[in-house]
Amino acid sequence: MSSGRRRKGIREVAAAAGVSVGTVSNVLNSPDIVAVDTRKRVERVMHELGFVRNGLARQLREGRGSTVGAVVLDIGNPFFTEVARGIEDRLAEAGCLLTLCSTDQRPEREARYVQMLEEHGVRGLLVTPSRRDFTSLLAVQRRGVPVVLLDCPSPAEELSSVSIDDVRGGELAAAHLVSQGHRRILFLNGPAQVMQCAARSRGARRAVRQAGLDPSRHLFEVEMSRADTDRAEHTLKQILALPQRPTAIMCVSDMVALGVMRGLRKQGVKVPDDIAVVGYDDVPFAAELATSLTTVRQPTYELGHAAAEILLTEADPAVPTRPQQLVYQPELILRESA
Amino acid sequence: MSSGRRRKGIREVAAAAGVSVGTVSNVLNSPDIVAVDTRKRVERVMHELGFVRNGLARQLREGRGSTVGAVVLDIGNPFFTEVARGIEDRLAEAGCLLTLCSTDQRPEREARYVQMLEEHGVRGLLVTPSRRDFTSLLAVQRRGVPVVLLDCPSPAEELSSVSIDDVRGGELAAAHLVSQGHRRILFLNGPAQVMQCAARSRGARRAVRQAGLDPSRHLFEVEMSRADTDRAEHTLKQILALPQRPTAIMCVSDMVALGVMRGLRKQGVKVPDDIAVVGYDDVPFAAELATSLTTVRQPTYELGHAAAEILLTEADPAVPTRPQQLVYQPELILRESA
DNA sequence: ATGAAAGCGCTAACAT
DNA sequence: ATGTTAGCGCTTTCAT
Repeated sequence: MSSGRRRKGIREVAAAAGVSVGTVSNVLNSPDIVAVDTRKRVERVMHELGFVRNGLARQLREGRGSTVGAVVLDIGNPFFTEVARGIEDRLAEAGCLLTLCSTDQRPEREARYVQMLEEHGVRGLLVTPSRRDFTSLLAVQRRGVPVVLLDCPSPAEELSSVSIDDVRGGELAAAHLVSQGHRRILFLNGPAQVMQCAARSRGARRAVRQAGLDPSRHLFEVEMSRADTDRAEHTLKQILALPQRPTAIMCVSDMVALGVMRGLRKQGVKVPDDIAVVGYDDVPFAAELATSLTTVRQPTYELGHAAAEILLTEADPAVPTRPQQLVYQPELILRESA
Repeated sequence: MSSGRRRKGIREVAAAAGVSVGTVSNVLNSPDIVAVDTRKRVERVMHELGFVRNGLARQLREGRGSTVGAVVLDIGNPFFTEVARGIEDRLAEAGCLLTLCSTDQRPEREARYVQMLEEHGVRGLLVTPSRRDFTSLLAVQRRGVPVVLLDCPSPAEELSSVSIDDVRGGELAAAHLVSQGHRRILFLNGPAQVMQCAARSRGARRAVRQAGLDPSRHLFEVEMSRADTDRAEHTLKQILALPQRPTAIMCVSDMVALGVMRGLRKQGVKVPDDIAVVGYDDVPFAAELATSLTTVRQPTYELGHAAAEILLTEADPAVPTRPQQLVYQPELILRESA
């Protein structure tokens, strides 16, 4: 039953209403130029026939789609989840749909999704790149599909971007630990390839240096191939086995901090007495942990909302625009863990 | 610069390679039937021209799209976030894209999204309905777009569905509280209109009854118009102001439990000594709360994965199928909060 | 106010 | 092996 007879088109509506397809199209797109009773009749027929406009055909004809693609690292991550809501809400106002893709920080997945989305005729692309090389994104943009970098600055400013100052965020976190007297700080980071990770690392080093200390003596970094809870917990075990334990662990995300806290608890290590922990993101649960988490808050919803806003204006052919860079500032949230 | 000259199509590729559009189409869809050197040449030209296949035109021609729409209550909710990953991963295997929509439990948003998605020519729809009336979804299905209910059983079984036994889940949670001696249990629920909420409520009553007690004396329900953290915290304040405080609060979700725990902590009420709390979902942070959360775990990723699986087979015209119902069982996770 | 007709870019016969 | 061509369902001039 599911594939009865083919979907009804404006053709059969036109036939059933005794008008031409042009008129049907007009009641759809310019109802006011159609005689009232003709319009009523056509609308009634549409309803009777269960007519549903074929958006594919429409978009093909109009030359542009009405969906926007967002390529992020992982929808499962609360950070992106909030960002996604910001994007979706702004797009909804514009009548656009959001297609979400998770790359898991894998460049080949990113490339594949970007290509699929471009082929699908998206109105624009929001992407959190998994590496520093933007040439393929630039190519996409050159082909007429606006691209806005999400949570990542655009080094040469050829692409619009909405980001949060990650260097500052890393600095905020590390500076706090240093001010608390920590001299053996471990930064549990994600892949250096990921710009946010690299930036936070730079910020951390800057903070240490600004305290008149030598980063190479006081700041140690462990890079995980993926920054998720389980991997963090696993990595933590190895860290605890080290001859000299750190006195503080700065985590690249709250999810990582979650894994760290879990691992620490299992090993009976007290936070913050034995080891201090700082997270990053301030996800909803951060305040409610067994030991509430000191972390860096980022305006996530706003990030997504602003990115969608910029994308939408860039996608409007009537308004010529130059790439613009928007940078939000993170904020240190002091709680018990450090 | 963004809208330089129009996107290149197979036409200009054909011209530049000195072949016909049919041949270009063939190197795209049946590379093996094209002479090797012709193919190489065409591929090189495609690359030089930066050719990107127009998926809209292709899908229009082929009569079916390659994106799947998921209409959920809120992507911001960790439950759906996990479900979404399950869906996405299965779809990726099939080369399909996922378009995600949040309804915030509002029927008019649901209707709007469902219509937009149908117009966009989705291959199928995954939907968590915000009310009990499925007639519009049935209409969509009848027009040839397979619909799979997500996290919601299909009463008359006319639609496929993948769900978790919410009656059982509610029963599990309430039975535990009753067995702990609680005789004044408050169920902080979402809108009764939402099937999951109604089902858990039924389960809770069943548990009380099965303990030989009268639900109307021992189980009280407060319905919130939206089940989010902030609203829960706010509602909790009113509950604490009641003449007779409950001895246990059963929450319809971990997000609600989070708000409750936060509110309780602010008021200096001890969990579980003064009031016991049970959540629902077992989101990643549940184990790490100041007081770890006793909750009901649901196989979320599996739910999404299975739903996508069913949808994909239903969307395959070669395999005629009957609607199928899949029901997962929830599991009580005992921790400190109750 | 309405109708007729030309594509949007692609695929799939069918013809060569 | 490759070329030609007829649409997919719609929007949009241009006529009437």
